[in-house]
Amino acid sequence: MQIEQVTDGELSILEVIWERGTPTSRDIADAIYEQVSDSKVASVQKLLERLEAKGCIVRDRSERAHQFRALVSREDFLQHRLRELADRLCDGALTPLVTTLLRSKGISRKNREQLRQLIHELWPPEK
Amino acid sequence: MQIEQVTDGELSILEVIWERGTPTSRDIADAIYEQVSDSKVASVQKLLERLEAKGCIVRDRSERAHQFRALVSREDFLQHRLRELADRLCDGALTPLVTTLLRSKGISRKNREQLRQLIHELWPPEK
DNA sequence: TCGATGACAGACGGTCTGTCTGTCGACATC
DNA sequence: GATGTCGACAGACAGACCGTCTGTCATCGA
Repeated sequence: MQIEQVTDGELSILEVIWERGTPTSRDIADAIYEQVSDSKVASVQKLLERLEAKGCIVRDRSERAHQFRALVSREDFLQHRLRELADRLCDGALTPLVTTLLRSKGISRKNREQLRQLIHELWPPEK
Repeated sequence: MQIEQVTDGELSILEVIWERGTPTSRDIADAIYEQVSDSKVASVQKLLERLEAKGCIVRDRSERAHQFRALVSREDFLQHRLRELADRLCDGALTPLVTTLLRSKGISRKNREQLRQLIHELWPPEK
């Protein structure tokens, strides 16, 4: 599985699959393009082909119009990208990412409480 | 400033600048390549040129061998990359990134305490 | 004067990426 | 059976990107 080298265009495809579950190539083209032409559909198929080669999706060929399914979840993908960042910029340490995020604006009060709660669950205070 | 489109090779250059402060092109080449040839130095200069065009660094031309300085800190860079991830995968929300990171293995007990402490400082419990 | 050094311009080869064209087979309709 | 539609698939393509490499020029010290 080569999650690393998923292209921006390929990622758009993946997102549609994550949303729809098991779309066909036409479903995906409909979701992505304003006006769907033959060549647009072919583009989508090419991208699907490459995503399949990278092991990120599989296709069900039992129907004439193949159905596609993700082998990588959005969470997997996010996690992988985060680890990549950590490896490249922080010697593999995840903590700097967390602290950078926590220091950012853009975490609402409600989210803060959720995070506090999450930490409490994950790391129960060891008396 | 076009932090977005900083290349892997360019990033290597940036990292040396972050480490050294105000290196010359030769310093950078020495740091990156095992054996430094003329063309390697030229490569470094090309990358520096592009980094400058992107507004990520500036050069001090007062000496014959120019000195380079970063306009973007490692933290800025990390933050930007994280926000990019959030925008692309989470509708701009940062919280999912945090929770994903917290759930990952690879945060030591010591780091946990530091994070707990950091949260305590950033978001003092509102009584 | 000579050699070393560094900046700079320009070109290159390889790769990647989305697009597009054309062909084929399966299927339904007339 | 002829026709038309649909989808999969192969192949080619242009444009961009990226690191590399070459060559030229100015500067400076020996």
